[in-house]
Amino acid sequence: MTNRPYHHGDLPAALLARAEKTLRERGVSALSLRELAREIGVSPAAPSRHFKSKQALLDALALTGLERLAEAIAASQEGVGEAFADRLDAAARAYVGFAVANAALLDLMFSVKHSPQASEALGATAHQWSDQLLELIGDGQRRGEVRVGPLERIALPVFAALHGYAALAVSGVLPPEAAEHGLDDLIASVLRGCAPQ
Amino acid sequence: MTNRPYHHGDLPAALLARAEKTLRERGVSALSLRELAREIGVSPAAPSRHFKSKQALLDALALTGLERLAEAIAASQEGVGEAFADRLDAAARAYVGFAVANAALLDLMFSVKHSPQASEALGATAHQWSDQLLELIGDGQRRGEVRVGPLERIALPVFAALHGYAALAVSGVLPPEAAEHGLDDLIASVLRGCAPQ
DNA sequence: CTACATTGTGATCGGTGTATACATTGAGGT
DNA sequence: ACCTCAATGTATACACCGATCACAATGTAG
Repeated sequence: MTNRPYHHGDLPAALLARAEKTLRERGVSALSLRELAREIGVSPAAPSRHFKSKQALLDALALTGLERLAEAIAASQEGVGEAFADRLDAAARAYVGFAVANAALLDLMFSVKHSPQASEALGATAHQWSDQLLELIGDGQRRGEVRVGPLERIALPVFAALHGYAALAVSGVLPPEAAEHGLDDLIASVLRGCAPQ
Repeated sequence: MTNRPYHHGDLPAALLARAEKTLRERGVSALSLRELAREIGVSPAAPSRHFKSKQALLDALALTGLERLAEAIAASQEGVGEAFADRLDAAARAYVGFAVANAALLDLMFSVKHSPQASEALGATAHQWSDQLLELIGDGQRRGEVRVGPLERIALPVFAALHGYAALAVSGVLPPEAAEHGLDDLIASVLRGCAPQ
């Protein structure tokens, strides 16, 4: 009947791709393993071969999201000046941009419900990109454009402000067109917050 | 058989109370209308008389959460000095304290999935407490302890920092004991961000 | 070519949200 | 006091979901 071979070829990738699509279009609550299998044209039990539970799929999705976020932040630093303000500006826009473009995914990434060993992998990937921010701030310190002090203690407020702003934008609390304008104010405020003296 | 009368008396309140209990203990994903009804000792369809859908119950839950948050912020201002730094400090601790004490509920409050008319009521209640922050900052401006400028544009970075810090604490990204220590740094940073000059 | 691990199938189980028709109750108007 | 009638709770049913199991088809290594 079907011309599809018995084996799909790369079912895990197909599942992740389709899952992210419906995640983006209809939110996490509309994500169903059975529906995914249906759309891909595979039996309802097939996904369980690759993701032992629905939560495992969500964890994998969050992981890819973290990886892409890290890439986006890294890419934002290409071709930008060395001044701390410029680099922070670029990173902030990349972060918030990713957040509004992947709202539901961001929720997933910072969700509380990861299994213990999943959070381990997630934590590792999270470090992979939070380290970028730490390095950015460390550079700023060496250039004398950021106040001296323990790196983490200076970075935490910066990270909180970015994350909070992204969360507000994502949850629709601030109107989407105000997001861009408000970001200028946020960055300026953060810069004042970690300026020397 | 049962000594419980046919009518419960105040089923909506019982549902909300029980829902918040399991929300706190086992998270939003473990919240089931049928289980709630079972625990209260009522038929599976009974909740639908008071909450037309599960989402409606969640919205109501989020609403009570916002109200309590507003109360907590207001209470934090009692018996605190008039200096802007002191008042912001108190409000920030109240906010973050509420967040870590009601993690799952906070997720619900700022979730993206509210029905259009529900977001209306939620937005109204949200204003009820964000106005407190605006007033706090406005007072600071009048006292010359906060930079001049449009109120919302100064408040947004403050709000973003608080919200982001609460979100980080809630999602377990920063270790719970570091939450208190880090809060000092956050408040100091925010104060520098909106200081005059 | 043959064992064997991998991957997909089909059926089944308990659980869930929602809708509908029906039963019980209490409150307001006469 | 009675009688309506809206409000509230019940019983049942439906479709869907996640998870698990035995089994079938397929690729692969020896």
